[in-house]
Formats: sequence, structure tokens, C-alpha cells
Amino acid sequence: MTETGILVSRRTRAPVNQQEMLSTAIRGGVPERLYTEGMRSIFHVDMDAFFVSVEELYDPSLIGKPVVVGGAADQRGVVSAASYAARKFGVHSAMPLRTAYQLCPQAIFVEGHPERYRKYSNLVKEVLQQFTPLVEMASIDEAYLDMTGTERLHGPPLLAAHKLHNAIKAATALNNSIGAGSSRLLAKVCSDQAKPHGIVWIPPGAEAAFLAPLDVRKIPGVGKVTEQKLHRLGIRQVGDMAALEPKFLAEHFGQWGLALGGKSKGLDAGGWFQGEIGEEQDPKSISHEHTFSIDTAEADALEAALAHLSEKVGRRLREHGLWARTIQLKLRYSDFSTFTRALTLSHATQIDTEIYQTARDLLRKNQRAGAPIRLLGVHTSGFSHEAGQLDLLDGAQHERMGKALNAMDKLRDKYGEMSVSLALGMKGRFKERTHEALPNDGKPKK
DNA sequence: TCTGGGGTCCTAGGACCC
DNA sequence: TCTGGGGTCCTAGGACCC
Repeated sequence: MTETGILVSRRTRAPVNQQEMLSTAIRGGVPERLYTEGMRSIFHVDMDAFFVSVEELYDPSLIGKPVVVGGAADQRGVVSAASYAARKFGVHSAMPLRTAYQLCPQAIFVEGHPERYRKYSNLVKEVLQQFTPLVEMASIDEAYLDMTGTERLHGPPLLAAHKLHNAIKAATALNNSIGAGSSRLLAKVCSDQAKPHGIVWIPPGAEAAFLAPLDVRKIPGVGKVTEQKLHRLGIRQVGDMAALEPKFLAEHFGQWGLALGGKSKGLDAGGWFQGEIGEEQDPKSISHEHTFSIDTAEADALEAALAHLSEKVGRRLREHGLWARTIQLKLRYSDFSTFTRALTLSHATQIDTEIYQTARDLLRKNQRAGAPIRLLGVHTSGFSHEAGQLDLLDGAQHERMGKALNAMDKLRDKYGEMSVSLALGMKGRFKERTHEALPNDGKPKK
């Protein structure tokens, strides 16, 4: 073990980052007898530049070039992922595409291929499940593994992580980074430090020493706003935060402050990280939204868009076998001011027209007359697994409607999205070009 | 430069009930 | 007539994550 108790192992010598400075690379192999002794052992696996790397598999001519995944350079939208070559020009995820184009006009802009990413994500998942059944995909390109008690099978954490890293690479040809430690939070922070193409393990007892010198922003859940607030209080590094009285943090940040205190010590405190790994859960909300390519105040166009969004939401509810009681409309005007208006029904629904009519009424009631709208959204929550109390007559109607919608879903599967549609029959039509939503590739650095 | 889309969790105020 | 406090539901908004 090194002085700080931090072990880093890098598979290649090529990309070196500042992590190299504060840790000692293990050259020539992996220590054989470092055990976790009854501690939880959590891994976090994060794919390196995932979307870009998958695109490169399908088109090797992209390798080494500046590539931006997210859409055309003149589209309304943001960068989902940027290749390392594009990042050199200052392009990063969550940046407007138009800005990325200003910074790097020679970049290759691609819309992206969600089905390819899903395919590779599933391949990765299969590999992970060979190591432990306790796998939780946290998003399309990252996962948590509970490796506690697997040492006899896979060896100590660092060795197991190397095997895992190689197995993923062998199955997908994709690079990945792995963090390992005694909590989800530790594992997550470690995988970030390991990037790109590395492994970081924090042995039990070394948590505080590892976290202390890191910027507070490195703690998952600390974004721009919390960072600024912490800075104003003179708290810049995780160690500063760990040294504070919980009372002080609670005074300035409420409940969230107490969670922050725990996180600064490497604990899975607060909402995000609670719960065991590998338990499938029902979603708590299902929503769709759309930003128009040109802002519009035209009622027919707005209502057709709302119908389209309602159908997408209804369909997803039926796929999950969920009924929603609360329907929420989201509105955004040209000046980016954003409003939500919700209504909770007396019963739960998964019927497109009911969702649509509720959202449309909310729109008519709350719309600023004549003001062009940039974005509309339909959001549902308050789920149950049944329709809930309806009187007998309504209940029978509901059931027939449900069957009809399931038949429509099957038609859509077979003949495409536009074969059966509420929105299609409407005056305004919904003619906007849409593509499947891509997540973005983590928080922009600095 | 003008800012996507799909989520989770938290806060805070008001209504309503006991 | 005035005044409590706690719990739950609903609504709106915001921070944050990928």
C-alpha cells in the first residue's frame, strides 16, 4: 500500500492525467493479497466516451477525428458526447450544438444511433452479470456492481477489476474505467478519477485520505449552485467539508447538508445512493417533451404536438403496466421562462385521449395568449398498477379502451409510429422532425 | 453561442382533517 | 370567538444526473 493508501492501476501508459500525480501506479502487475475483509465492495463501471466509441466501431474513419454526437451543427440541441479530439477545441457535453460548431466547425456532427448504444449497453451488462448477479445499470453507459463476498471467485478488488475491465474490452472492443470502494459514492468518484481507461480502488480505511484533496464538485450531487454556495462559505475541498460540524452544514443546506456531510466521508448518504444494488424498480414518472424548431403560438400546431406527446406517454405507461393520476403540462416561451401546471385526477389512467385532454385543458387555461411557445411537455406521475376506483360503467369503458390501445400499440410495432395516431388526424398535424432522446455524457468539467 | 430530453429528489406553501 | 399543532395531499419550482 502506498502512503496515502490509494492504489491506481492504469492499463495503458498513453493517456495520463493528474491522478497520476497523487497516486502511485502499480507497475508490473496487481498485488495479490489485498482483501476487503467484510467491508462492502462496490464497483462502478463507466464506459469511456461511450457514444463516440460505438460510432467509431461502425465507422473506423472517425477514429482520432473531432466528432460530436447530438445532432446537426445548426440544430436546436446540445452535445451528448464529444470525442477527445473535439474536446481539445473546448467542446463538451451539454453545450449547445451551435456553440460547438463555432468552436470546432471542422467537427463531424452526427445525430447518433440509440439502438446501437442500447445493443452495446446490453453486451456490457451481460459481461457484468457474469461477475455478480447484483448489477444495476445506472444509465446506458454506467453500472454499479455489488462485489461483496466474491473474492474467492474473482480475487481481491483490484484483480477482479482488471478481469472485469478486460472482459468488457474483449466482448465489445470498448474502453472503460472502473472505480472500487466501500460505497457507491466511493466507487463512483473513483471511476471518474480513473478516466480514461483506468482502475482506481480505495482500500478500506483510506477513504478520507483519498477524498480530502478533491474539489467539492467531485461529489455526486454537488453541481454548479451548491459549489458556488460552498465556495462562498470558504469550503473548496472535500476535506474542508468533512471537518465541519453536521450542525453547520444543516444550518446552511438543511437536510441536504447532513447528506453532504456523510458524502464527504465517503458514505452513501441522501436520496441518490440509498438502497441495495440490483433491485428493479418501477419508474416514478414518465414524460415526453418537445422543443419546436421554430417557436409557435398556433393552436392547431400546439395541440397536435400535445397529442403526439400524450400518445408517447400513454404508450410507455402501458408498456410498464402503470396507471397515472397526475398529469402535468410543461410550457416554455421564447424567453426560456418555463412553467408547469398539474392536475390530479380522481382516478388513474393510461389512456392517450384522457392524458391529451387533460394536458390540452391545462394549456388552454394557462397559455399566455399569443406568446410563441418554444417547448411543450407532458409529464405523468402518481402511479399505481391498476386503474383504481371508477364506477362500473366507466370501468367497463376503460377496459375496452385499454384493449383498443394495446391493439394500436401492436400496429405501431408492426407498421411504424405514424400508422395509427391521434395526432395524425388533427388539423394542425405534428410535422416536427424528432429523434430518440440521447442522454449526455456526464457533467461538463470545470 | 443560446440553451435537448428523460429522469430523481427536495423544498415550501396552502388546503384540509383531526 | 380565537387559537394550537401534526399529518397528508397537492402544486410549483429548482438542483442535479446522464
